[in-house]
Amino acid sequence: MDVDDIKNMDEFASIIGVSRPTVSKYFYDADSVRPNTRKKIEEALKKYNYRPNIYAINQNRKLTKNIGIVVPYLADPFFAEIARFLEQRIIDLGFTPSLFSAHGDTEIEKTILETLRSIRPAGVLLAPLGRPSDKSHIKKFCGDVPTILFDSNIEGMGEAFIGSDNISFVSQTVEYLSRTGSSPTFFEMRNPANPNANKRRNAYLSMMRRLNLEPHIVKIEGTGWAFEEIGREGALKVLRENSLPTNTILCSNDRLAIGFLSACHELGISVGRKAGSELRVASHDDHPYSKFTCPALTTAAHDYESVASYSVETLFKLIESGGRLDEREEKLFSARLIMRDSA
Amino acid sequence: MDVDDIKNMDEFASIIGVSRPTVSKYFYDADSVRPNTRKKIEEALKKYNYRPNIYAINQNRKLTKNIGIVVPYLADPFFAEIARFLEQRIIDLGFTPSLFSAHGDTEIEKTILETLRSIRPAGVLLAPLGRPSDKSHIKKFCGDVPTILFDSNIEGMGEAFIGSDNISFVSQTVEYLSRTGSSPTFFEMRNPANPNANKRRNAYLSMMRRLNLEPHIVKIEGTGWAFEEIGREGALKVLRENSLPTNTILCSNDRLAIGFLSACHELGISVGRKAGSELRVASHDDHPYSKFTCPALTTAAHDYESVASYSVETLFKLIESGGRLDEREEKLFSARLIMRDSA
DNA sequence: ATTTTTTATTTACGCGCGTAAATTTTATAT
DNA sequence: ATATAAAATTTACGCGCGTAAATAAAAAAT
Repeated sequence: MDVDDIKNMDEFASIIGVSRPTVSKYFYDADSVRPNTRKKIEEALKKYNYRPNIYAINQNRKLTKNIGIVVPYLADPFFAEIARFLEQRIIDLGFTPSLFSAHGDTEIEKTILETLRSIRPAGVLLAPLGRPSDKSHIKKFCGDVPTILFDSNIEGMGEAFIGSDNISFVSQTVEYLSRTGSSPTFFEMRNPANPNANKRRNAYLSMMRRLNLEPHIVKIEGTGWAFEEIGREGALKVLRENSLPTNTILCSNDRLAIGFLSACHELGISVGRKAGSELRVASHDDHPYSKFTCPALTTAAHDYESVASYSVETLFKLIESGGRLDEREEKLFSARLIMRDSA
Repeated sequence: MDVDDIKNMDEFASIIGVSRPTVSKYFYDADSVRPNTRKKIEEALKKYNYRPNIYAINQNRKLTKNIGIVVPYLADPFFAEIARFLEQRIIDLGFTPSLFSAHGDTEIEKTILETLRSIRPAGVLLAPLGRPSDKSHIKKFCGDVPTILFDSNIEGMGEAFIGSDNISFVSQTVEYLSRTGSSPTFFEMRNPANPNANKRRNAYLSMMRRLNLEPHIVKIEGTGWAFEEIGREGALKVLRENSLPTNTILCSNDRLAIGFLSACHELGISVGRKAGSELRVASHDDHPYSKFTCPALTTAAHDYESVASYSVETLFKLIESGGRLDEREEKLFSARLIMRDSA
């Protein structure tokens, strides 16, 4: 018999000399068969490279071993990184991750949820678009499929939310900046899609109040996910108008800051914490590229690993408890201040 | 009857008053049933939100409508972008894309191929890791599953290769640089994983020869996919040693260039095409961030859209012809020179 | 109007597996 | 050694659909 000739579990089982359901049990949980039986199966598995048909399995199991991961914008390396962590955790637990990106588009996000529904995943890790998301659609989905939200919270949706503590991000950057130079002016989009942006603005305001400093917010125009371009255009405008109230800029996120630094360079404005620099620029997220900007960005770093681990952990707790949690947990991880040359 | 109460195609068909196989035909090809029947089905589809079980479908169809997309490193926005284009094309054709990233790891790449094998995709678009790839493993996979290679070629594997024409990239940058200033020194990793790197080096050498210029290559150490960091460290070393043979640097790719520019900034070396600058830096790929470096990178742009379109087109031609093409096609798309401030 | 051809629908069967219930085997207690 | 409990295995059935072959309906030709 050729090693590739086995067409189904029946054949495979009869070769070993056990019944098919025993083999089926083995594949669900290798420890649920006698050690002797297990050994026989695993030896045959090496000899003949049989694998159960994943479609037949999923059709008949009440619960699949698929986990959906949905991010709003995969071309943002931040999400690519966190997706990497999530995938690894899920694989380690013997499940199969499926990664989807909404590419910043509401309709795509809805389509992804429909696709996910059709594969009947055991659970879903969803980082929603935020404001543009179709709330009622997401709510309905969360009602049908065990879902954990991460990165962007939408009040009341999903069985839990795991993200970063925006207050921790902003309080650290504001405190550092105000201790080491002029007080920071907050730089953000006027209509941010991401709910974290609003939390960061509020955190900035309350932190400035606590420090007895006058807050200044510069709001720039632009929509979509091309934050670097939006930050750049906005920065060119305010820099040309010379309308910055202080010479320390705290961007809402690193991608805006990357655009801001690009504008500064174009206009010949020196940025940095060294004496003689005209402007200091800091930001939040510790974007994978923030180390390589000119100058390198002072920022506040997400705890990627903790957010990913805890998200997966919570999702599996949710799955084990049958898809419902007693109460909606919101877990936030603190930031770590990364001091580089830009401020 | 509640709108969500339909459990299978049998029930759905009997509600409409046709047989189940007719409904099955409709879902395979809506035009294969009588217009009248189609209308009845589609009206019922609106009323009751029945969807066929995807697992039962895929178990029984000889060919699924799944298409695998595999990229070597999704945290590189270049691959995230091209994946976006590919996904869109595939969805437009009524198929379902599944995106996987090897995260720069040979073992993960192998695991992905095994996973793909188990979902019996109609076809696969594979951008391999390159040198680190397990060639024999990939070869075997390509023998079993209709596969098109893109971005990185591996001689003889897959039914076709679609990528960018490295000669076109390098000849344009070299010609531009040598026309507008000192002749370019090529900056690259000593042991690049990606086969395009070798093609680019050779293209540089032959282009310099044709222009009657003396070629200079600076090879830096480092392995893995953290190109920015590798470029930065390599640049710091050569800049400190003052060992650059010319004051025009042509990096093998944009990510190295991003690191190079970071090093220049740190050492206070001015970069740009303007008079007074100490160094010019150019590169290849038109990485999504190359517009925002300081100064903005002069580079050569991939034709993302064409590569994506043609890859998907070729894959579907391959699928339609039963998984084999008469001969292995290699299609290369030309670059477009993007002139910015860095050179 | 009748026959032939084409197209649409139905009948009948099978895909590869999960799983509850029945049975057998093994372990534990007496 | 025997009775009892526990665990492993087998029997028997069903999941939701695709599809070849048989049949029926519609269209075209006579």
